[in-house]
Amino acid sequence: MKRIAESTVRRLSIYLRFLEEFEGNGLATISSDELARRGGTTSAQVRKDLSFFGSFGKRGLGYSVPELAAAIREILGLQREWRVIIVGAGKIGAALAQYRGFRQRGFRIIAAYDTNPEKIGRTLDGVTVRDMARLETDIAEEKPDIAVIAIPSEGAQETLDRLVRAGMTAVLSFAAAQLHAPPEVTVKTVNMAMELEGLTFALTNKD
Amino acid sequence: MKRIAESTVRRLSIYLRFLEEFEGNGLATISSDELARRGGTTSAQVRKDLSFFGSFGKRGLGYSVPELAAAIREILGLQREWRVIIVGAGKIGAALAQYRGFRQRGFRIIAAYDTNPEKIGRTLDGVTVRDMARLETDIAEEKPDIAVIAIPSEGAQETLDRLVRAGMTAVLSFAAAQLHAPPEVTVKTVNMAMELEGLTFALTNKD
DNA sequence: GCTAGCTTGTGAAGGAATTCACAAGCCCTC
DNA sequence: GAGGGCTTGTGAATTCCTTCACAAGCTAGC
Repeated sequence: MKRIAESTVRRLSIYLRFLEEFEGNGLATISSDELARRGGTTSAQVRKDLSFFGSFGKRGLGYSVPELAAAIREILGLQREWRVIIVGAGKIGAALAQYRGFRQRGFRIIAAYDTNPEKIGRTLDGVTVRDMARLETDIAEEKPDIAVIAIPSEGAQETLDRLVRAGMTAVLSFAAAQLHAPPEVTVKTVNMAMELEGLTFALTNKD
Repeated sequence: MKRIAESTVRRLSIYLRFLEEFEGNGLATISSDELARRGGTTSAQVRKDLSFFGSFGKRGLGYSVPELAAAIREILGLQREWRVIIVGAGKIGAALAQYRGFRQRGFRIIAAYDTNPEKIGRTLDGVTVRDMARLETDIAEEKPDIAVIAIPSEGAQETLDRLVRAGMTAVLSFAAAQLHAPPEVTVKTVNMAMELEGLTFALTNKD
């Protein structure tokens, strides 16, 4: 398959959200134009995005909502359950553990990890906090698919290295640090500071 | 000024983080090459990014760390304090209120808002939770610069509309929803679900 | 003050993503 | 079953972003 742009994947994610909403409303079909309006893009973009993966619509009619939703779920790999571990049981870790969207979309949080003895053994919304020392053995045994880094930026790279050595290949980080990993490991970073600075830049450079 | 790509602004943010680290270490100068290595990009990219705003280096030598840091802070508008309000005092709002990077970088959280009577009047790490009903009058009076939306996606668009009507022009949203606002309002969205789906896509489509 | 050795700043080239524009195809009505 | 009205799927054109490549310019050493 041809290389798919990250922006395309992000938009598929957006389309899927609307499709699920429409599914709930019992809507049967939708046009690329309507999908574009909701998603803040253009109809050509919607059609192009989908065209990388196949041909899902009917000319003159549009897309069947349930069919397209199923197709995108398939593309994004959401038809199966994904096992997630959270490293760091601080405020962000706790917010993630209770995040509904997580479970609703097939992500199952199997454990959280922390070094703080006061936190170890407690539960965050049903997720047990384990000793960070067990990280490697647990990973070997339980084979989680995705690790979420929710610790301060200072320790983030070191933690990522541990996760990679233990065999993890997909990591979502909330640390405000640029992380480095081998190419076979996919790392996504949610960097709040960066987003905020995007805002201050916009505020400062208004025409 | 010529239009600046969002990717350029994001990278400036990254460069600044390293420069501040180097500043702490007392390092005097740095080359575009070193900055690129740390930031996961190329030296040509670094120089191009900076070139949109002026000429900050010395040929043969590199960039003065404190000077370049100051220049980027200026570009990003970080030399002043920014007043932030948080809408939603749930787990995410609480995590934000205590987030250190926030305050360290000149963002001052002046208030949080919620509709839940049990939360109103309490404080999150020194930030008072106010009644959501006061939102408009408070904004008119206190003129915050940035609003952070930290509520579930269902109410997010409605909340954004209220913020826009009340005069806010910069919004950071953590709701997993595509938000629409007039063009003079800058909205950034941190969408965890989208990032996760980027990971599952990568995991599913390994060569 | 001249040369060797770096590193910047930047046009030009190249590559990637988006938008255009239209033929192909489907549905519905008469 | 033929025609009108829509909407998809997709090459081509365009726009946007990144990388290349090199002249210009600075420093340090002799």
